[in-house]
Parts: sequence; structure tokens; C-alpha cells
Amino acid sequence: MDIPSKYEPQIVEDHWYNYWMDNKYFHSIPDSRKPYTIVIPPPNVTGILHMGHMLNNTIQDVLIRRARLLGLNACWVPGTDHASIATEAKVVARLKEQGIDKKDISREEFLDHAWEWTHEYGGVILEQLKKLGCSCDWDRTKFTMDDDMSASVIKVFIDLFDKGLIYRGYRMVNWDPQAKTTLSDEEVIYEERKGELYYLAYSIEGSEEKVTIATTRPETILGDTAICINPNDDRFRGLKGKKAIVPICNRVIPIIEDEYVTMEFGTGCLKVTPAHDENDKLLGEKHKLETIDIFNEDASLNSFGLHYEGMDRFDARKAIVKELKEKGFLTKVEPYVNKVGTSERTKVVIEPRLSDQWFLKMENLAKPALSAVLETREVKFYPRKFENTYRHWMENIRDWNISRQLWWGQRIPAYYYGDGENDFVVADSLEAALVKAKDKSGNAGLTAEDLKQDEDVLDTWFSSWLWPISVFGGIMEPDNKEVTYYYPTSDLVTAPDILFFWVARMIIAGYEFRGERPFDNVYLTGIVRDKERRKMSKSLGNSPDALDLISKFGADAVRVGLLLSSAAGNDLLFDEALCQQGKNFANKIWNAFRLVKGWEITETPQPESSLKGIEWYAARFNQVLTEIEDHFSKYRISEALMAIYKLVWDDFCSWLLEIVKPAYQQPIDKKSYTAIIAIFENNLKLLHPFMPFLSEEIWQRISDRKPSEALVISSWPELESFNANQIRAFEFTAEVISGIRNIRKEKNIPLRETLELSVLNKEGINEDWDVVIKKLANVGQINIVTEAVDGALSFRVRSNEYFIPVAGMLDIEAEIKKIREELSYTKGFLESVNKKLANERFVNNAPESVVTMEKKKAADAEAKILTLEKSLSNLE
RNA sequence: GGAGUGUUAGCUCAGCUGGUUUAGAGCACCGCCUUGACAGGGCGGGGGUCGUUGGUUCGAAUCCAAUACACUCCACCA
Repeated sequence: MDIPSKYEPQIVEDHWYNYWMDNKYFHSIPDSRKPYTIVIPPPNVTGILHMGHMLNNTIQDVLIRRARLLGLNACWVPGTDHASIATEAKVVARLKEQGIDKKDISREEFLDHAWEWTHEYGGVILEQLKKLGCSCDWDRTKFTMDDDMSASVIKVFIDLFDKGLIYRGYRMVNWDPQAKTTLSDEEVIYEERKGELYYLAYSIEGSEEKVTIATTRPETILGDTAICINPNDDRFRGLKGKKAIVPICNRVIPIIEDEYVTMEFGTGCLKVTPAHDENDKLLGEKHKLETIDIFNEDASLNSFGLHYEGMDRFDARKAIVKELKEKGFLTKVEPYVNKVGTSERTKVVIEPRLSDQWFLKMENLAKPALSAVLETREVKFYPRKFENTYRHWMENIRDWNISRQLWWGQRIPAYYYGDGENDFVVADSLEAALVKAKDKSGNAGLTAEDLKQDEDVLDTWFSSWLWPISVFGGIMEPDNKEVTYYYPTSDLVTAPDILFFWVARMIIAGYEFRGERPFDNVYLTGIVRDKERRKMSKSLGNSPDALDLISKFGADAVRVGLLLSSAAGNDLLFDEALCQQGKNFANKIWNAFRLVKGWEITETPQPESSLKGIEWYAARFNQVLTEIEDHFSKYRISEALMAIYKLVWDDFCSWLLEIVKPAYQQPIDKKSYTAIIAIFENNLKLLHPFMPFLSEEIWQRISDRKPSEALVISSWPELESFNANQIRAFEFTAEVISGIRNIRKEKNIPLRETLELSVLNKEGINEDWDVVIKKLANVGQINIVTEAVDGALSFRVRSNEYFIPVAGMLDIEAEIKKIREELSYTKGFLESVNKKLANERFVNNAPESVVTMEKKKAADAEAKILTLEKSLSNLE
């Protein structure tokens, strides 16, 4: 037999992946079958595979492979996302290395570089997914900047604009001074930072008085245009109507009153800087204040920064504090912890900034998406706890800032023909824009040269929210065969941190653009963390390299390792030891295969024990299959895997194979062999979604298969009814075998030494299973006795008592001790049951079935006590 | 500040609408086995008063309340 004694994944995996690809098993086209569709959460085009992707895509692959086996038309659409901020940042950095500054090149040149980058690195992550075994339909691979995908985005923008849902507004937005773009509210991460609260004294015009305010951002005083006090604050009564003088720039600013000011906080006086704080902006509008923006786009100070012009905001803070101190304006500094918004992508501190941006009105769009999840449950979340989070966000939804001051992405299709606020049109091409512009302006003489397209691009998520529709061409051709067949998709598997970014918006888009949910179920995975619960991250260096893991353990083992510890919705504490467990499991299955394949077959009659074992396994298999189906229906993927793990390792390998295994170098009867092969094949079917490579390898080695007989496209076992009595009888038998093994252990009796067993049968157990006991425990003869056997070791299963005569001295003291322990446990148990039964209220109120059950427990315990006491009296 | 989730063996978790043996699994741990598929294995074993305190009930890990701790999300007052 030329089967290696250890399973070697490296050799096997590429081979079968290529085989599957060559035979186009992953490719799907619409047909008469029911579709089962997953669209991949598109990873960043320039990204590399990390543990989160591994988990996510393993789960998707399990689902899609199972669906394929279930006979559904399984379609998993892969692709990548152009990730405008992240990719642009990388391209900018790379150009910088080459000595090129983005400022010095044209938009077109920059985009050429970006495309070059995309083509160079774009496929990497998808290739990595293949190593993991992902059975995506690679012929359908999409990119969010493919021509048709971009066209969909533009079409949707125009559509929403025409519906009046997209507007342009001068608003306070989140500004990333490094990426030099705005961000949506979702892209801002608030972090606690230790800082200082500075107390500054402003002079009052025409008075010796001072007013002290507290601020965390002293550099912004240069943009102050008012001081605000609470009108109910008696302390500042004298300041009403007066004016204050801003230190350093000596600007005279009004003292205004507004109840917005919290009297208890700081000094009860607030400086108002409408250009650099959302709330101050509202105050500014209310009180008609001037707005002074003191920053450049990179958050260095502009000319309003006076002698600090050109200095970075944080350096300027230090410098200004120093000057304020020297000039006596700084009266106190105290440590202060506050939450600072940072950019999700670049990690720099966000600057609130006023600028012209494009917004999408969300309130009405959100309504159908909210009820779809919470009322009609057309879209179901697993686990359900995320529905609350979703509700909260959707009910408090704010308008979406969709413009980004970047070049990499879909350029906003707005064309300006004049300087007025409304001197623009929105159209899908310059030509169309010209027609509209002529019409809107009434100026028939406009030419293409007079039109200037908006410089900004759209938020990446403004393309990915269409993903489940646009990958099937459903925006451009809403009635095409693909989209009508595959949409709505079946399951979405993603991490909870993009619930708002992506999931919620896809649901919104689904209802808005197709009037239908984008998917039936959303499975939210946990976040992959290390053993110390730290999030896996590049900067911490605690994230193992995905491909290294695969080459070390094999893809199947890594998949098993990831899934074993990932209870639905819980974070996954990743540890390489889990992959080792997966690898051990793979090896276990491999060796079971080696054993079976090594048998010679004869036409001898089937031993009774084998028949019993095979019958029992059939029942057990169906029992476990029932559990597995239940787990899958609840998306409890790791529990489904664990059920299969135990079925294969314990029931199949440890019990069944041991039962049917012929003696060393002896052949096996044909009937048993055929049955075992069929059982093995069914096991492989269950294993395949989890361990695709190993299962296919064994499947193909078991017998010669035509391409149409590959495991990947075979069929999931059908659930059959089973006889639970058979399983109970086996459990009893297993206990007896265990009892014998214990005695062998205690007395150091090797397995090869045949034992004699006597049984005092009070349970009415029939003798069918004796053959199995004889084989597995190496028992020569089983005698039925009516009296306890003297001079024998004993054990009990329920009230049956078993005796094994041993040679030499019997340690009676030990026997007595053992029986006493058992007796005291059983008595304690009986007592607790009897306490219940003695309680009249229990007997009267509890359902009859419960009372009956308790009575049976009591009877069983009593019978056992009787047995034990009798044994004891025999010994004493 | 608001909301949510969790707290069960050393670790990670099951335990669904309260009652199937005085709580289960996997891993880890401890013994003993160079047995002929597999030492990446076998057999056996120890280990939890189910966060705390009350309450409802004939009966609570399971329901309710309070409390402590942990985590997550949202909002944000300088």
C-alpha cells in the first residue's frame, strides 16, 4: 500500500484546487435549480489576507459548499473594492518614494499610477483566498471600479439627485488633514486621549475686568468670534452686552448669551469658534457670528494664525500656550481626558471643518430598511443582538457625506457652468451635461469648455452599497436574467464593524433600487483576537501570516482551527494550537482511511459484531445529522463542525472501526467492507464543507472517479429515520466495555489476555450486544449468573452487576471501598429525588410526565442500591 | 451620558420556551500504555456551591429585580 502514513496537505491542496477549477465546479449560470448566492465582502484591492478575512471566507465557503452539495445552484461572487482613501494613500506614499508629489502631477497621471498599482497588487488577495480553498466563481470576479460598476454608481447618483435626495451643502464635516479629505461620521473613531484643559483670561473692552474661559484647544482662540455665557448665570450678570478682547490677535468679540452653556462645566464661560466646532457653528448661526477658519487643508495655520502661519496645529498649540503664559493670559492648566475623533484610515486627529460637500438625505431611505429587519424580518441577523445596534443607528440616522477630496474613485458627475450656488447640472457625461446646462442656464452659447466637472470623488461605500445588485448588472439592466435569478442573495457573512458602513446601506440600496432585500440572512462573525484578547493588528505584530499558517498546518487544518473556536457572534481568540488540533484531526481521518484501504477482502461471512456495529452507526449517523442540520439552520457553524468531529473521531474511528477491524493481517468480509466504505463516503460528505481538500483527496482515492463524480459536486446525505433504542443499547454496551477496561487498568491485565465475564442481569438486557463486548474487551465467555460471584472483581452498569474472576489475591478492602463510594453517591442521589417526591406540592403541581420520570429515577436508584448492598454483604 | 451583551471547569464555549439521572463538550492538565491505521495516537482520571444578593415557584444555571465586573455600540460640554 503506497499511502503515506501522514497526511501531506501541501501536495494535495493545489492539485485538487486546480482540478475543481479545470472542471468549472465553482462556476454558476442561471438554470432551473434554486439559486444559493453569496456575494463576498470585497476586500481592499491592495490588501493582503488577514485573519479576519480567513474566518469570514472560511464560513462563506462552508456555506457555499454545503449548498452545492444540497443540490442548489451555488454562486459565490468574488471581487475587490477600490477603497479610495486607503489605496490613494498607498499610491501617494509610493509616488513620494519615487520623488513624485501628488500636487505636481495631473489627475490623469495620478490615476494611471493608481491603476498600475491596482493591476500589480489587485489579484494578490484573491489568489490567497484560493489557497484557503474558497470555491468562488472566479469567472464573475468584480472590482468596484470596473466600467459597469462605475456606471452603476453614476446612474444611482443621478437618480438620487433627480429625486432630490442628494444635495450640496456648506457644512461642518470631518476633515482628515493627512488624507486631505472629508470623512463620513462612520469613518471617525473616537479615542480617549489625555490632554489639558487650559484656563484663559480674556480682557473686557473698556474695563479692568477679565473673563476666564476653559478650552482644550487654545490654538483656536485665533478663530474666536464670541464668548458665550448662560443667561441664567448670576456670576456673569455684569458681562451682558459687553465685549471681550481675544488674546494675541486682540480681536474684539461680543459676549453672547445662550442656555447651551453648561454653568457647571469649566468656568461657565465658553469661547465660540464657529469654524472649528460643530456646536460653535450652530451658536454662530443662531447669533449671526463671523466665521473665521484658521487652518489650511493640512491643518497648519493660515494667515489668521498670524505669526504662527504655516505651523502645524499641535506645534502651534504648544507655542501659543507658551505665549499666553508669558503674557499672563494663562491662569490655570489642569489634566483632562477627552475623546478625540481620529480617522479610521490614517489614524490622525480629525479636524471639524466647514466646507462644501455632497450629502445624501437618509431619513426616508432608511425607513423600509429598518422595518425589513425589525418588523417583517425579511432580513434576519445572526446573532440577533445586532438588531438593536442596527435599530439605534437607523432611527438616528444622519445625512451621509458622500464626497471625498480624492482622485481615486468615481468622480462626482456634477458639472459647473458658473459661480452661483446652483450653477451646476448632474449628468452621466459631458455631452449630456452640456445639454442640461444650456437648458438650465438659458444660455444656448455654452460650450463644453465652459463646463467644469466637480473635482471630488464619491465615498467608496457609495459604490459598495450597490454590490449585491451591481455585480449582477442589476442597476444598469434591472431586468436582466442574472439579477432576476440570483437576487436577492441568500447569506451575507461579514464582521460587525461594518454593520453601518456597508450592511445597513446595502439594505437601504436594496429597497431603494430594487424594492427588495439584498439578502435573506446576515451572519455577523466575531473579531479575531489573540489569546490576550487583543485585536489582531499589523502594528501589534500579533497577527500570524495567513499563508504561513496554511503552509504550516494545511488549509483544512487552518479552517478547522478558525471554526472550532468561533461561536456565532463571539470574538474569536485565535491560537495556533487550534490549527494543530485541526491538523491532528486531518491526520486522524487520513489514518482511518489508511486502515480501511489496507484491508484485504474475502467472501467470508460477516461477523455478528460487525453487523451490530454497522447497524448502530447508521442510527448514530442520522442522529448526529439531525443535530448538524439544526446547527446549520441556526448558523451555529462551529457546533456543526464539533458534532462532525466527534462523530468521526469517537463514533466512527474509536468505536465502529474497532468493532469491525479484523485481527492483524486478517482479511475483512466483503459485506462489512462495502458498508464501511459507504459510511466513510457519507462522513466525507459531511466533512467536505469544512475540510474540502482532505475529503476530496480521500474520496478520490477510495475509488476511481469520473469528473462528474467528484466529491465537491456530490450530494449531502439525506436524513433517514433512526432507531433510538439501538443507540441506547449501544451506550449500555459501551459502559460495560468501559467497566472491563477499568478493571484491566487497575489490575494491569493486558488486552491480549482473554477474560471471563459473568453478569447478574437485572436490567433485562438482551444478549445481542455480547458479541461486541467480547470483541472490544477481549472477553471469551459471558456467563449469566443468578448469584454474585465470589472472589471476582465487579462493576455495575445501572443495576446489572458484572464479575471478572481474577487470578491471585483479591484486594477485598479496595473492592469494599469502591462499592461504598458508589453506594454513597447513589444514596445521595436517591435522597434528592425522594425529597422531591415526598413534596406533596410537587406531586400535585408538576406535570405527570415529570413525576413519572422522577419515580423511575428513584426506582432505578433503589435497584442499584440493592445490588450494591448485596455485593457489599458478600464481601464483608 | 445613553443603550446593549455577557459573567457556567485552567482556557474557549453549549446548556432553546424553568423539571431526562445532585451541570456538559473541546482543548489543556494528571496517570498508565514503544498494542500491528494514527504517540499528530490509545485507555483511564481529576476539576465547577453556574459573578454576588434578594425574589417568583412545588422546583432556578435557566424567569424577575438589584449589585459588581467585563466587553461592544452610539452620543458628546468647551
